[in-house]
Amino acid sequence: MSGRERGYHHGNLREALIQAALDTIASRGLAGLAVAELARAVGVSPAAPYRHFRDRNALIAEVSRQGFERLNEALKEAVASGPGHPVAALERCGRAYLAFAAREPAAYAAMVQGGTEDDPAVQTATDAAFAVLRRAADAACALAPAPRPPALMVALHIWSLTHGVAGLFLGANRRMLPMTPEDLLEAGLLLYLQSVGIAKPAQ
Amino acid sequence: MSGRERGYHHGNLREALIQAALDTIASRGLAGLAVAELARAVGVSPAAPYRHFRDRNALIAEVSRQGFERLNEALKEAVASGPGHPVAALERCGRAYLAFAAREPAAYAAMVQGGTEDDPAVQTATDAAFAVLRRAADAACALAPAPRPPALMVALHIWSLTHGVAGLFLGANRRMLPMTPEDLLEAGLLLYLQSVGIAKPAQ
DNA sequence: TGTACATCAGTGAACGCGCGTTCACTGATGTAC
DNA sequence: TGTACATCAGTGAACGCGCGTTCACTGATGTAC
Repeated sequence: MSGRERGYHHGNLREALIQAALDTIASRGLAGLAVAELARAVGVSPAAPYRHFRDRNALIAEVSRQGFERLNEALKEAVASGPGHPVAALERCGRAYLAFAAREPAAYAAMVQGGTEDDPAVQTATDAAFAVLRRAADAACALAPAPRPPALMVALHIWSLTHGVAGLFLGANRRMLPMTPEDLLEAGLLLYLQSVGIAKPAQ
Repeated sequence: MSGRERGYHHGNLREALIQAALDTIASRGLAGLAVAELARAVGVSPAAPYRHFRDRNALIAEVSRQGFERLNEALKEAVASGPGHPVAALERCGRAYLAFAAREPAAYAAMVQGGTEDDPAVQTATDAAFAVLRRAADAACALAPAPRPPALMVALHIWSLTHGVAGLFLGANRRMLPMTPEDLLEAGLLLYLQSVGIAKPAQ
């Protein structure tokens, strides 16, 4: 099954195509993604991919959806691992997001520039990933003195800041920075949370 | 010259191509930009554009560069217009950025997804636009009590937040929001600045 | 004022290319009896 | 356990297409004398 020369049936074509898509996007960019090339890379006729994806966009959408699912996992793990203080958890979420974008630039490109944001399955996966951050923001806001900031707004601010740092300072877009993107994000996060009355726990 | 049926020489081909590129990107997206199609749209042979641009990328780079120049202008005007308080100026910068992205989605797409960030002319224009924000941050930081936050860091945070809000909630990527992107950004900006010790002026 | 000439913006035809997608098909798989 | 059959993943050839880019060229413009 894996690696063996295959017969008429591939057995794993759908996932193999997605993996090939990630490889292609990583090396040639989203615009360089060609269904025919994926078929070639995987050793299958050019018509075969259409058994699994309606068209090129559907394939990109699935790459994006799976990316959001992995981001979701990474965020959950970031929340769960390490000390329980909500601010620390939010910090880890930010780092996890950056780490994901750095580790999986191809998936991230599909998620962010794929133009498949309207696909219902993609939307569901996006919402689920955001919900993790949202819950972490809930926990943090519960610590704030009255008047408590709306947790949704806090989550949106953090999501935006993180997304912005990733877009500006990661990958091909990288610009000159006096610090690492991770430190930039962390500093911004801490300052922001401080302003809504949520102090960082002593070390 | 303008609109008239032209003779052998177009007279304004370079700018006409860029305008056509903006139109195409606006309707079909960056990926749908084809040099041959621009030539057709402008009424010129397919080889003509290559008198003005080395290749397709060079054309996109120029679209992006001009976009950054217009963004630069918009930011300068935002700083100059209205009340002189630095925090108000920063707010106006944020709004001006969002307004630019909304008003010129095609240029913004080229600037942000064009893949031409490494072009020296684009870089220069980007730096110049950022410098406007940087100066506004300098002015705001001068108001902060010691220890003053590094103005560069503040500028980077604001740039990131603004970029993130634009990327997530403007254009095709638009997601559900309980408020306008402008208000989301303004709230985030004010909270952030508050935390570095810069209060909003009384109304 | 008139002419020669250099410049260079635009021509038009052609190149090689690979793409996305469809079609009627075939062969492997697994299930029902 | 063996056979018939439905299912459907993959075939391979073909479609129409438009692309980016190059080439040797031509005609308009403007400058020098």
